[in-house]
Amino acid sequence: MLQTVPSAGFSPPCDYTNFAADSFDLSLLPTDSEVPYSPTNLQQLMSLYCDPTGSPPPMFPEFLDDLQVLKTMSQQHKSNSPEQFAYQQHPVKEEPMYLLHQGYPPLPQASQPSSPAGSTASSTYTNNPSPYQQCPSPSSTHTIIKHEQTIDLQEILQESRFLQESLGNGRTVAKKEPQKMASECAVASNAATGQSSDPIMAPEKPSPEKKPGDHQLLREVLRDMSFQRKYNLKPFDFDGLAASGFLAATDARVKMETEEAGASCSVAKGEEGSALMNIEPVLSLAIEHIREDINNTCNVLGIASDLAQWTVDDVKAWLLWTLRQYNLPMIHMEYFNMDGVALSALSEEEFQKRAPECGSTLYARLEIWKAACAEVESQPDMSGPSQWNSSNNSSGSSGEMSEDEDEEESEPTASSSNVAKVPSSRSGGNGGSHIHLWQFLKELLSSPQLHGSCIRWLDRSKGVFKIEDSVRVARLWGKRKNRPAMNYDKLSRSIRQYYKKGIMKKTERSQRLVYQFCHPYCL
DNA sequence: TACAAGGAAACAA
DNA sequence: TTGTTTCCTTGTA
Repeated sequence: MLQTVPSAGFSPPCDYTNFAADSFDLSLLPTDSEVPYSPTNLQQLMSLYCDPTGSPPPMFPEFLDDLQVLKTMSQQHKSNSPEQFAYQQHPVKEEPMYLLHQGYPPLPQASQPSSPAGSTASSTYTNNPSPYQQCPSPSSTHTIIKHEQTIDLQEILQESRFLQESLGNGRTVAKKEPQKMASECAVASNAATGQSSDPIMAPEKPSPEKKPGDHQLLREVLRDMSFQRKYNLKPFDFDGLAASGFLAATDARVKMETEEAGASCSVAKGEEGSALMNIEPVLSLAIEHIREDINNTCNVLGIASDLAQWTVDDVKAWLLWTLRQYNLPMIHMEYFNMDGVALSALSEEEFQKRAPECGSTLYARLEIWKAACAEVESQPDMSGPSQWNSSNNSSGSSGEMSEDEDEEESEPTASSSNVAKVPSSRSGGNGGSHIHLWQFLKELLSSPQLHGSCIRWLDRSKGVFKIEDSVRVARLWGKRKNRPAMNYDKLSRSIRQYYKKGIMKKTERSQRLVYQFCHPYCL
């Protein structure tokens, strides 16, 4: 069953660090400083795994960083008001109010990103809390990323797999016969690994160019342990592979290739075609997981997946949610007093100016969001953006709600409302039967023109609503869940279950048929 | 009588 | 395991 309730099933941010990060050389990847120019879709995002060009990540001496900072400051002096600078010198330390509120619903543990310090791979990079500030965005990488837009995902995945093997083999080859690294693959491996001969085996010796916290964006994406648990995946055991002779075998194969100097990489890739397919479903699931993550966030916050539809309040809701999800320090919301379009247009530097302590992370999360949405839009045959839209997005749901209304008087068939579509393809064929009650109620509330007679907001900002027609609401709920025997007594019992979960509560002055969504479910 | 509150067990995914 | 669903009792307006 698709998990859409934040209290228990919210898809946490990805964390694959235990999956392969321990053995995966992230220095092969472009630095996070490329984020402003990179992924406009998931293919690009995933392509960060494996630069098919084999180009090493650009290195930036410290003086370039300082130069970039000076340039940035100069631009800020030109374009920003003095008060915009003021807050940079006074990082906000206050905690989000909702974090201090006892009544705030506890987020599921599974939704909490695993601490970077808890990951072997990440622990190496925890010294610098703001790695982005030291990574100016190289304009030279723009071309590279643009080039990757034309790359087929399948090819990228193959390249990724091949690159991993090249890495594993590279250390052996480099030791024994570095002069024979003539093939393109070996060149790519060397170039990608930079000056470190074996980043996998010697992570405790980062190269001077390797900045702590590099690839923060990718780490954020891959920080989802639930993905691993969900599909019963086990961490990729390179040591075990080595012990079992797998790496030895692949080493031998590469050695054969190097002896056949000039041999094409495609030959090797073709030989391991079956093996390459093993990683494809994993990455596909990762992509799907990101989608579900966004989808669930939309459900919780009541926002659309499309940033262009975000209002100022939506932006703030998303910011608060992201801060909460990643335990980020509170920011000044007034600096993000903008709609989704304006937010989307912000550069990483602008994010950092507005939120010095966590602007990069927020920017990265937004980039992932945009990339995922762009990916969906590029695949109209899959679940379209409209299906990602929150059930609470009143701006776009009213049209479909008419069908829901029709349901009441007709066959209780699979719902056509957008909430019912929210679950992914794994939700089965029974329409909206997997919808949660609180989502359903918000769906009804989102269409007052259709259901205002049976349920309506009393105080939208506080999430207070009143069930005007308990019988009708219960009947609608019963039809949605295919429970003909549903009545208000049962429905209200389900609502009361939300009390201890922190999803809903009774209002301070208890009134009959009046309930209140807890934060952030009221958003 | 309708609703609120909550315990307990069963059910479905 | 979670999110209900179902049934129940008790209390209140």
